[in-house]
Amino acid sequence: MEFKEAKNKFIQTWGALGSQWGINRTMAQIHALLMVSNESVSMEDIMEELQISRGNASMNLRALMDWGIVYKEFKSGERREFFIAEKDLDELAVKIAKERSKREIKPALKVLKEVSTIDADATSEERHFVDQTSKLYDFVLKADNMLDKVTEFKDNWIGRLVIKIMK
Amino acid sequence: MEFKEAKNKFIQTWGALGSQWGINRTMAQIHALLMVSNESVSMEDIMEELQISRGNASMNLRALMDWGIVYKEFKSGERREFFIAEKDLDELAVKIAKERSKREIKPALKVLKEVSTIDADATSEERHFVDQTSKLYDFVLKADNMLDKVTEFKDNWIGRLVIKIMK
DNA sequence: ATAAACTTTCATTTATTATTGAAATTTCAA
DNA sequence: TTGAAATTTCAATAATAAATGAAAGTTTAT
Repeated sequence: MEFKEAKNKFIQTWGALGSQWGINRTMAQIHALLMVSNESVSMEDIMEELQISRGNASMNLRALMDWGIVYKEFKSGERREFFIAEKDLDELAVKIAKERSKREIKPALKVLKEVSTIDADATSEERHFVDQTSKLYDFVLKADNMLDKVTEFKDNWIGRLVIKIMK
Repeated sequence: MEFKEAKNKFIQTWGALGSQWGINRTMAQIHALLMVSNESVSMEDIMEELQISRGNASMNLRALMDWGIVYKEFKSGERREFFIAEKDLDELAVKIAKERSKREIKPALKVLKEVSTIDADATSEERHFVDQTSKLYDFVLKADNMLDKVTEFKDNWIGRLVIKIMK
């Protein structure tokens, strides 16, 4: 496979993967493009390479910057802006995890707590509801805490040990 | 909050969470409904409670069964089918992880391997591409292996210890 | 074998989400 | 300041994904 073909295939695949996980295709494609780019890329070049409109590029770059995984870079003597992706993968994972936790999991937890603490009258239907949603709350909370801990986890000796054991 | 309100709120929230993670809203809602239901539920009741069509119910129940997280239950003397959700949350997590790995991550890994093994000529652009996609391959592979290991991990004493340490 | 009860399928419709592009806004060099 | 270059915004449009519902297919009791 030739370079250009490989690059395109990577961008398409990363875009598809993103859209299966609730990140819009174009946003993931822009991220993919920046990830494998040697140097920072102008909006014009992104539009050209992905064949998308100016507005689309602008909005998705803004979203990527809001996620904290793409940065602006200013070049002296250049008026326009250039963009560059966070390339450290551990850092990337931490930022995505934190952001999704904040935006999606934390609000869901809030609701889970609310609904699991209604005072159930004696019907087994209601008792089951409270029981099941409570378990779900605990479970999601635990999973979310694991995400929160990823940073320290990876710098942590016992964490490394376990990763080793886990192959 | 009253039971009926709480139940509805839970179903809506679970549905929204699903759709943010690439699972269609109705599928997640049906799953939510079954999760908190005491006993198995007929298609008719699902249609009624979620206000959806027969075809929609049928298709999404099929999908949930394909994921292995909802089962049919036959009641003696009853002609129609009843449905019940996997309620053990560890089991649920494992099944979802396995399924998403198989459907989405494994195929992406295959592509990552392909594109990271082109023979890059000497341009730094191409070397960077190969370097970055290789790192991504290793990273995704490691993350995917962790998912594969969730099952044994939770039965494993040192795993439990670490979970405890991680709060 | 028949037919009623129930489920599945899939072409069509509807709803949702993403994209465009031109106007408005911002930035900055002269 | 000014105004050209660059970026952002957002109403309109297009693309995608999901839902409907009626016809076709199954199952089972008699």
